[in-house]
Amino acid sequence: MRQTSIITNPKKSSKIYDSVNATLLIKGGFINQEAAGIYTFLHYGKRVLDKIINIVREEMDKIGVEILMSALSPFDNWIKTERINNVDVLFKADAGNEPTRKRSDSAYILQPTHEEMVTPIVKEFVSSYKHLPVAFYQIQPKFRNEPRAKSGLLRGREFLMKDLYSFHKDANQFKQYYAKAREAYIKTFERFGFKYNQDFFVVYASGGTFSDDFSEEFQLRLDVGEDLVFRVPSTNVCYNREVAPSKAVDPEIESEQYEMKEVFGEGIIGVDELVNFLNIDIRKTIKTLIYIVNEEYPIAVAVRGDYEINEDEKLRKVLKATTIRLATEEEVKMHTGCTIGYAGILNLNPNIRLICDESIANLTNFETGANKENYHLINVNWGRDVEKPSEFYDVKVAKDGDLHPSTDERYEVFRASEIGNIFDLGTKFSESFDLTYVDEKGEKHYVHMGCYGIGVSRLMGVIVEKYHDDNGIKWPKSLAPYDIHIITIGDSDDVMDYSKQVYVDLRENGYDVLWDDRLDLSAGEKFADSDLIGIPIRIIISKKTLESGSIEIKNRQINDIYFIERANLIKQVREIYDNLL
RNA sequence: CGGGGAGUAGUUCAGUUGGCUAGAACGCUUGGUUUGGGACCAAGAGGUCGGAGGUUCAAGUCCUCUCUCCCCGACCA
Repeated sequence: MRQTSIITNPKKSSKIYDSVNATLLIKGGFINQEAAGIYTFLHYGKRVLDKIINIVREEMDKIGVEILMSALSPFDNWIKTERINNVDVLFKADAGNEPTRKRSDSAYILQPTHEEMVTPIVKEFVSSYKHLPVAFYQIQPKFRNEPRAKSGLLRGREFLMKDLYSFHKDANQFKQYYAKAREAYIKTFERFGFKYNQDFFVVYASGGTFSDDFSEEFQLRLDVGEDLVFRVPSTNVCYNREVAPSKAVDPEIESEQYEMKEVFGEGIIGVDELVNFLNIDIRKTIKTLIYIVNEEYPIAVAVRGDYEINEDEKLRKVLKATTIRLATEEEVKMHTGCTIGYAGILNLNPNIRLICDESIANLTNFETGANKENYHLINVNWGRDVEKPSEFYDVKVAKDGDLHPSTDERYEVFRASEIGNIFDLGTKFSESFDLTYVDEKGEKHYVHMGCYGIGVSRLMGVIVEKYHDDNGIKWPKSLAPYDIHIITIGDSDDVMDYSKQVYVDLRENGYDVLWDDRLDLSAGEKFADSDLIGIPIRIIISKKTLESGSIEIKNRQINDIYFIERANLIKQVREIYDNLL
């Protein structure tokens, strides 16, 4: 492709956006922002997107059948699953103006995900165990009214997604397929140049609203990633922070037990203030929080001062509760007798169940609220001052430095960005839509479902975050918009003719070539544009190289420059290309 | 959803206590000179100041409503 025919070339703008991918993709002429979290893919961006799609498609074809479902869904489907009330990112599509409204006032959901559509479709075709297992996938735009779109392609309101849905006669059959899908995902990401258990990891994450089990996320290690991954070094088992089981490292156990004292501390509320006031180690403090369970009864939860409570994934599951929430100021007063800040594990109202985190199990001479207005207790010890509970739980948010409870290894903790997610849907949707099959004995059962997603356009953003330098993007060869970028410097007939010859030659040898044949730009501008576009191989043709009889080739991935004989061009290019990432 | 910031030329922005014909840089057009890391000279085009209403002799500037974008947090199947 001649660059003169592409108007959407890189911009000179020096505007910095909130993320590297937004800055480079917009400046490089890959995407154009239309609204918050909504982008057009311009020529270069569309080429990259197509490459991503093709890789994903080739791998998904091995485990599923491609279809294309509509973006608009009838409201009824969403009412049937009750997600019309729960999913808080739904967009609605209805008549856009008065003339249309007069004709039809139909309204649709712009689908954020397709369980509501694929399940009824499968119901039309599946009725026997002989039809199972079966899996369908699509690559199609999704619409989510995110409260806050941000970070370029990483969090959009309209984005391209590959979603695959699998259908099975039982959990067993599902598990077999799930393992296969997991392998297919690993293979897919490896084709983007990512190394398994080095660049990307399979990470346990919350099962979401569908399941109490974990789902698995594919996380690409990235300093600017939005997720925190906890990896067990010896096994490569990884957890998303939201579900990471954790064991705290205890502070030193003091052999001497000091005298327990009440300390007056009016207005000293919150751990940081307290640590300052008492001048003690934060790891010797205990914070006690009052929660209301299922809107029915209060409980107290005690955790070491330097930890937060993991309400959703840990506390809620320990209690087997449907809802928990922090008590209000009035409720705290009612149940503990004092204002927020003085609740503790001593002298607690005996009607309130106390849940103790394991982080406080081995503390000595510790601090806790006195359950008395304005008072804290210090030098508290288990056994002597308060009965040690028979059971401790893990209800805290894991943090860097924590140990993995079953191996006692210290976690390796790093930031990462999610590139895929697979999970067990169980029979939730088959029950909503009455999707059943008849088994060998003639008995009816609900179909067991699974769901597997890759954010295709998001992946493009993540890849830019991973592969770039200060000057622009450095695409892996499998994803670059073109294989080779020819830059012609100067406008003499000699350089133009020779450039054209190289352009044709390379194309005939099977390469996708972009030729910067623009006449009115300086060399510096062309180099800058080329760095931004990030095509892995750059061939520079100028008066200078022509006179020396050589050709200059730059490997954009490592920014190395080679001068080669004109006669060896194709051979040398092939050699460099084959060794690219 | 809470808090904050901003909408003025294609882009990024300036525009003072309300006051004359609304500016700059980059980009664009024309002519010329250049051509190895974001050129040079000259001339030129380009604006309903987000929208609606109001106050005023006078509104980009003040007031009300509204739409949109951006940032921080909460949220994130």
